[in-house]
Parts: sequence; structure tokens; C-alpha cells
Amino acid sequence: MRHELPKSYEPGAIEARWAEYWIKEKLFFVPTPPPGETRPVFTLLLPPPNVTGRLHMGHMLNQTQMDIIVRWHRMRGFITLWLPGTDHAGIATQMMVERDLAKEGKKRRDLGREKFIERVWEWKRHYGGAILDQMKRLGASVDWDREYFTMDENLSRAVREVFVRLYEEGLIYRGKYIVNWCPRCETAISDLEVKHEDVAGKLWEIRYPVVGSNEFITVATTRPETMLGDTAVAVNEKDERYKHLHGKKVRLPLMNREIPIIVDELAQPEFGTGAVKVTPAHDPNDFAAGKRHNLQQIDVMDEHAHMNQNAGRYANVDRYEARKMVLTDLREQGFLVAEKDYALALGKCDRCGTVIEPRLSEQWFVKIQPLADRAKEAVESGEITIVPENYRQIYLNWMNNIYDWCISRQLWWGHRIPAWTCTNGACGELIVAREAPSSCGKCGSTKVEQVSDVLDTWFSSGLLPFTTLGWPEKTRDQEVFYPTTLLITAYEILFFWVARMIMFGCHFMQGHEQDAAIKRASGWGDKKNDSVPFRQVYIHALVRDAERQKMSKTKGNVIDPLHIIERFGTDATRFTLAAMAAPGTDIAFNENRTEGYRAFANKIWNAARFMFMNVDRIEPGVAKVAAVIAALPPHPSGKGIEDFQPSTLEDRWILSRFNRVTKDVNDALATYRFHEAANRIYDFFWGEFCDWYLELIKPRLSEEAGDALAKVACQNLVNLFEASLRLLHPIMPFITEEIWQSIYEGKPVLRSIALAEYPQTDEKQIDLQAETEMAILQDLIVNVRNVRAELKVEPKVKVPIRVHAHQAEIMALIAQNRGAVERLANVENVDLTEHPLVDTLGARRTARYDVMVIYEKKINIAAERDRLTKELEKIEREIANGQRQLSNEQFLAKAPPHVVDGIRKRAQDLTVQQEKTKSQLSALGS
RNA sequence: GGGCGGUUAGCUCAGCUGGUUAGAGCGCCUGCCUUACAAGCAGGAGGUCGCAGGUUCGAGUCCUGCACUGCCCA
Repeated sequence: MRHELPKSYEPGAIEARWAEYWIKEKLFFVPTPPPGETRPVFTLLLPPPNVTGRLHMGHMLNQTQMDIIVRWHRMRGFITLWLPGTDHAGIATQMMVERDLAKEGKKRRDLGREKFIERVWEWKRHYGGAILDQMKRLGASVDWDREYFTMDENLSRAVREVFVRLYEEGLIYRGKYIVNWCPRCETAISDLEVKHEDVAGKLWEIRYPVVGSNEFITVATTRPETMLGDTAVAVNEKDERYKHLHGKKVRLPLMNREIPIIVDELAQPEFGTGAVKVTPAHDPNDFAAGKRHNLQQIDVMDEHAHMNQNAGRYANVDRYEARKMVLTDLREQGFLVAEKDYALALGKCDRCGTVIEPRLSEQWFVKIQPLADRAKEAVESGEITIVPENYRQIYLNWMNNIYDWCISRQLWWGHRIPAWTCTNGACGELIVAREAPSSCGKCGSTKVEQVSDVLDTWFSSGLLPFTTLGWPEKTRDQEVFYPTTLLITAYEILFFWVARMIMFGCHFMQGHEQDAAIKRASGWGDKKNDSVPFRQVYIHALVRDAERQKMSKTKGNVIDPLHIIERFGTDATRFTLAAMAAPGTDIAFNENRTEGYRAFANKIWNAARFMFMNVDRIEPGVAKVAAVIAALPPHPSGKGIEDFQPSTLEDRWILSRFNRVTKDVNDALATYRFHEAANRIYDFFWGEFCDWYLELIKPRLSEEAGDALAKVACQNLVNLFEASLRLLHPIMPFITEEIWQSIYEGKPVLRSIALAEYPQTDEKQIDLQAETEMAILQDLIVNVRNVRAELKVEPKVKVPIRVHAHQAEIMALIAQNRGAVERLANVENVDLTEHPLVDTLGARRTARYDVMVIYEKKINIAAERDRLTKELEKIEREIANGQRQLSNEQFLAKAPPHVVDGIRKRAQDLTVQQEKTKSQLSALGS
């Protein structure tokens, strides 16, 4: 045998080999298309995984979907660029290296900034590529020659350019505000990086003595330790209880400081006691109130959330320890009035889980409104479409309630803010510049120091759609590939990343125009705005565990995709994710499904073995095999199946079905209905191609058949199989490549199936009649099998059957396909009779034909009566339904004709069946 | 508190714009190693589509309310 394939499909070795081949051959390398290029272009930016990342199921789903869409476009003749890279991931990476240092008993400050950053680079060189290597195993067809890292010199230069421009436009400002501070990471973080968690807390009521009276005013707080920094007590204007206290002062317990009672909406009469303490340095709302009333800001904590000197005798104590001490002291001194249970939403650091401390500090912000307005407009006007559509509203809601973005981080790893301060005496001049200034522009001193903060990681990743294409230079790459076509990503980073890319893109790429010919060819001729970073966004589902729980390390329910791949193969895993990815719903990853799709891969494999077995037998020897191969079109073309010579019913049928599934799959992929595409191919390949077509052509392939007949059957089989592989390739790239290459005996017309054309429907190859006839035949065969099973006919025994049909065409159809019925229903002779099988015990009578199995064993009368009764009930229920509709004039008037016709035809069939079933029942006696 | 989803067979899920008989995989039952495949083949059982109303000639699909459940934001 020339094509020797093992009996079971073993994905491991095959997948690794092809993954390597694709990369080595640079199959997915995309050179910059020269001017004059007229082919359509498809561009996709890989959401860059963190350098510290390890592949998880979310990545795999994301990458599977991207790869399917990318391969599909490439095969349809698009210049297809999929751009890979990694993100430097500020906090995550710094934490990783700090952890390493800790093992050596060192802290980053022991090394100093430069040494530390060097160390991070070293770490990155060693471990940073891991996730991309894992991607290679998935078969991701990215252009590895364009791989980027967000800290690459060119990308860093672009970041500085953006920063300086925004600063010059007044869209970046520096100021002292309350920010979310992580005491463990020792940095500010953005609102988005804070996760709120409901916890059972307490609400304490503390009474503050009113100066110059015996009265107290009682305030309610969840954070008593911050009272040390109180600079006022607020009451609501409308609150009658406190009207007499307006303008008075209270003496702050423990600190013995006089602070004013202010009237402010911060105090809501229905909350707690209606009076609240005001701590401008430790709460964003209090901060705002403080601004309104020009209050002092007393910061009582340091960067570790320990109390500082301003906290008097509580200095150097941790915030929670301080809370206990403060409460004890208040209680002892009679100031603590009550302690109540209270549910509160506690903000925690997204990265490390530490409780966030609102902290007053000097930070850099992006003035977001002007950017948001344009980003909103891009989606509202449909220049960018979001799929599924409900995310569109979520996006717009967020854009409508957006706050300025804190972009500075007190980290070392990241893009350092291109700003310098003059340290000469009291000068303090702030210089924002693209390159380090040699001297202060104000005082001329050379004592300038760069601001130590770095930028939020998302600042640089938000720029990627244009910076990876050469921005700020105007490049040919931008003309061709910008706007990118699609973004596929997780809902989780819709605001972190997607929204920011849209804001930056619409701002910095204003006035940009995509190459007109390419834009038109790619199908975007109607779009007006080429500044957007992408035309479409597809938000994919969340992968959960089999119990629908969100996967998390702490729960220990993380499913490692590589582990699944090892057991079932990449193709089966990819297929699982595709088949379960109905838009809008999360995926509960279930191994059973993957096991099922491994079986599917095995099915394909064995179908291939069957094909090769026949090729080798019918066309033995190299020359003759070559003849079969030569019959394949040199460049498999997209439309229908070329060189398929339908000579029998099953040929016409499968050709028609192939064109139908092709249409469905293309339609499904065009609308990101991955599950539909996957299921359609599965059903076609297994349920139609393997279960019926292969079985039906076996006689023609067999040795007894004439040589010419076998040859045509064999060639049809190879052509059909080859086209089916192309259809399946985007979802299961490995097994399709392996078999496809085998068909060509290692001398393929193209270097890879990935470069072949994707099948498209040829309407001329759709054959309705063949499909109808085949359906009748299948129904007949299934009915005979069913009766055999009921009669408990020994599996090996062939039985004669008798068939009648009142329509001559159906009689002819059965006569012509007598052999098929005999083979597939295990029948020894088909007796076609002119007489309806009335009063015949055990006959099956359908609307189109009657059939009976001739066998001496008696049918089980009781069981048969049960079956028929049940069937009759069902038929009659449906008849009643149909009649109700057909006798309804409203229905006849309003329903579309094809629906009415359909029901009429169905009613006729049902009536025939009803009569036949009744006569069967009466034949059984009662 | 605000917003968005989900509830269909024992389990996991499809069912796109309302339209003829609600599907699949797994599991289950019966029988087969029928030389491509036991990771297979053949046959079968199993659902008043969460509940209650409404719109419509027609509702799993649209609307309202309720119940349960999940997520996001504050």
C-alpha cells in the first residue's frame, strides 16, 4: 500500500510537524503590497497576550476564532495579515520579577531602577516567548515576521510622540487628585483596574462634640480610622435635625482639633444619621466636597497604607490595626455610639486583590471627553460595528459615563513618562518632550530629572492598530492595512483596550485614507471614516468550566488547553470551541464534547484510509496514482467541485449536498456563527458523506465492477474529499493538511492547503430532484432496517422485501436503486409489486410507498399495535392542526403562499398516512 | 441601587429575520468486531420549550409581569 496510515488518528506528531512546517515555510508572511494592488485585504491584530502569560482557554477560544476567520479569508484570496505580538504588562511583569528577587532576599530598590529594568529584560528574553510558542502549537496562522513587543524601540517612540502631542493639545494634564491606590503594588491604578466585591462590613456611629454647647453630632462611617484626617462634618441643607448647627464647629475626638460643620449634598438624610464626616484626602466624594468648601486636605497614610505622622499617636500603624485602636479609644472615651452590620462593596486591586486605598497624589490624566465623543460617534454612526449587537449599547453606556483616565503608574517597568522637572532651586519647571532635554528652558539649568512614573500598559496597547503599521511615519502599510478589518476579543477588555483603541485611532488617524482600490475590493467602499482602528469588533464568549463556573486559579478549576490538546488533539479542541461558540452565550467547556470531536477527526482519518485503499488498488503503481492525482484540477478552484462527474443518483446527491453545505458554511462564517459552520460540516461529513455516500459507492469501487466505473467513482471520491478538506481546513487545519498533502503524494500543487481556494457554491451543482429522490430512498432503507430490528431478524440474515408505490416515478427510482436498498438495508431481493400492501400484517405504509419485510417470524402484535396507535395519534393531532389552519380564512389571507402550500401538501400526505395506518391497525384485529 | 443576559431531552447546548413534524452531541436501552473507522455500525426511548398573561391567522421565537439564576457597573 502506498498510503500507509495508522488505523487510529494520532494527532500529536502530525500537528507538531505541520505547525513547524507552516512557520518554516513562512506561509503566512505578508510583504507590503505595492501601489496598484487591487486584491482585497483582511487585517487582524492579535490582542497581545502578556509576556508573563500562559495560554488559557480564553486565549485558545479567541485564537481559534481568529484563526478560523483568518484562514477563511486567506483561502478566499484576501491579502491576509494577522499581526502577532506581546504586551509588556507593567504590573504583572514587574511583580513576576520582584517575586524572583524576593527568593534571593532582595527588593527592587536594592538593585536600583536601571539594574532592575535590565533584570526584567533578561527575564523577558528567557521566558517571555512562552505564550507565543504555545500559540504555534494551536496552528495560529500569524505573520511571525511582523511580531512586535510593546516596548520595542519604534513602538516606544510612538508612545512618546502620542504623549507629547496629547499634552500639547491640552488633553493630558498633571494634578493632585484622589486616585485608586494599591498599597501592595505601591502605585495608582485606573478605575477599571478596581474590582468591587460585596463584603459584610460595619457601620460605626461616632459622636463629635459641638463646640460651645453640650450637644453632639453623630456621624456614620465605615472607615473610622480616616477620622484622624477629618476636616469637616457635613449635613444636608434640607435635614431639619441639623438646621440649628449650620455654621457651628465640632471638636474632632482623639485629635482634639476644631473642624467646621458644612452644608453639603454629600450628606444624605436617609443614610446613617444623616451627618457624615468629611475626609478630603481619603475619599473621592469627600475630596470633591472639600474642593467645594475649600477644606484642608490632611493625608494620614503613607504609600503602604500605614498611618503617617499626621495621624498623631497612631503613626506607623497599619490601617486596619489603626481602625481597631481608634475604635477602642473612641469607645473608652465615650464617643462610639453604635456599631451596625453593613454590606459594602470593597474595591480591590484587580492584579493582587489588596484593598484599594483612595489616595491623594500627584498623577497624570487623560482628559477623556473630547476623545470619547469621537469614539462614540464612530460606533453610533455604524462606522464600527460590534457583534453581538448588545455590546454596542454597553459600549455607548460606558462612553456616556466616562471619567478622566489616570495613566501614570508608580512602577519601573513600562514606558517612562516623557516629562522632566527642573530641580534647580525652586524652579520646578515641567518639560514634556520627545527626547530628553539637556537643560531647563526656563532657568537654563542642566539639573533636569525625568519624572519617575511609567504609563499605564493600556496606554501603549491602545495605539497598536497604527503604531504597528509604522506610525507616526506615513507608511504604505498604513494605506493598505489601516483600518484593520476586525478585532476579536473578550468582553473583559472592551473598555480597557477596545474603547481606548477607538479613542486613540479616531484622534490620531484623523484624515487618514485607506488605499481606495483596496478599500473597495475589500468591501468597505461605503465606509466614510478611515480613522477608526477597525471596521468590526466581535466579542467572544467566556469559557467556563463544565459546571459553568468561571475558571480561576484560586478555585483550582482552570482547564489547561495544552493538557486537553495533548489528550484529544488541537483540531478536536479547536472544533469543540468553534462548535460551542454560539454568539452571546458563555461556553461551559465540556471534555465529553472534545472527546466526540476527536472521534470526528478519527472518522475523517478513516474515511481517508478508505479512500487511499481504493486509490492504491484501483490505480496501483506510481503512474496510475499520478493519473488520479492528475484528474484533480491543478489549482483547486473555489466554485463547486471541478471534475466531479456525477453518474449516479448518489453522485448527483452528494454534489448537491456539498454545494449546499458550502453555502451554509460561508454564510455562517461571514456572520461569525462559528458553531453553525462547525456543525454543518460535521453533519455533512459524517452523516451524509460517510454514512451514505461512501456506503453507496462501495459496489462501484469494488473489484467486480468494471474498471472504468471504478475509476470514475474513485476520481469523484478524491475530488470530493479534497474539496471537503478545504471546507474544513479553517477549523481543523492539521488533519486537513495531513490528508491533503497525502492526496498529492508529497507533491502538492501548492505548498499548503492553507493557500488553496475556499469552496464556494456553484448553483448549477445544486440538484433538488436528486435530493428529493435520495431522501425517499434513505427513508425506505431506514424503514426496512427498523422493521428488521422489530422482527429481530438475525443481523447476518438477508431478507426479501416487497415494495409498492403508487407513483410510477418512485417505482422506477426504487427499481433503479435496488442494489443500494439491498446493500444498505441488508435485503436479498426487492419485489416491486403493483398492488398496495393493504391488510398486510407488519407492512410499513408511508405517503409515498408501502414496504414489508418477508420473514417467517411473526410480528409482535401488541408492540405493533402500540406503535401504530401512537403514530396514528400523532398523525391525527397534526391533521387537526393543519385543518384548523386551512379552515381559517385569516390564515389563508395573511400567511405567505409557500407556507399555505406547504401545509396543504403536508395535509394530503397525512391523510394518506392516516388511512394507511388505520387499515394497518384494523388488519391487526382488536 | 442601575444595566445586560440566561431558563428548551437525564447532562451540555443549537434553534438567525415568528411559519409546515422543536434538533445535536454525550449519556441511556437493544443488537452487531457487516475487512475505512468498536474513537465504529444499525435501531430505539426520552421534551405540555421556567410560570402567568398578552399581541398575532400562527409564538420556543415578539411584548408585559413573576420566579429562579448568572454577569457587569456604582
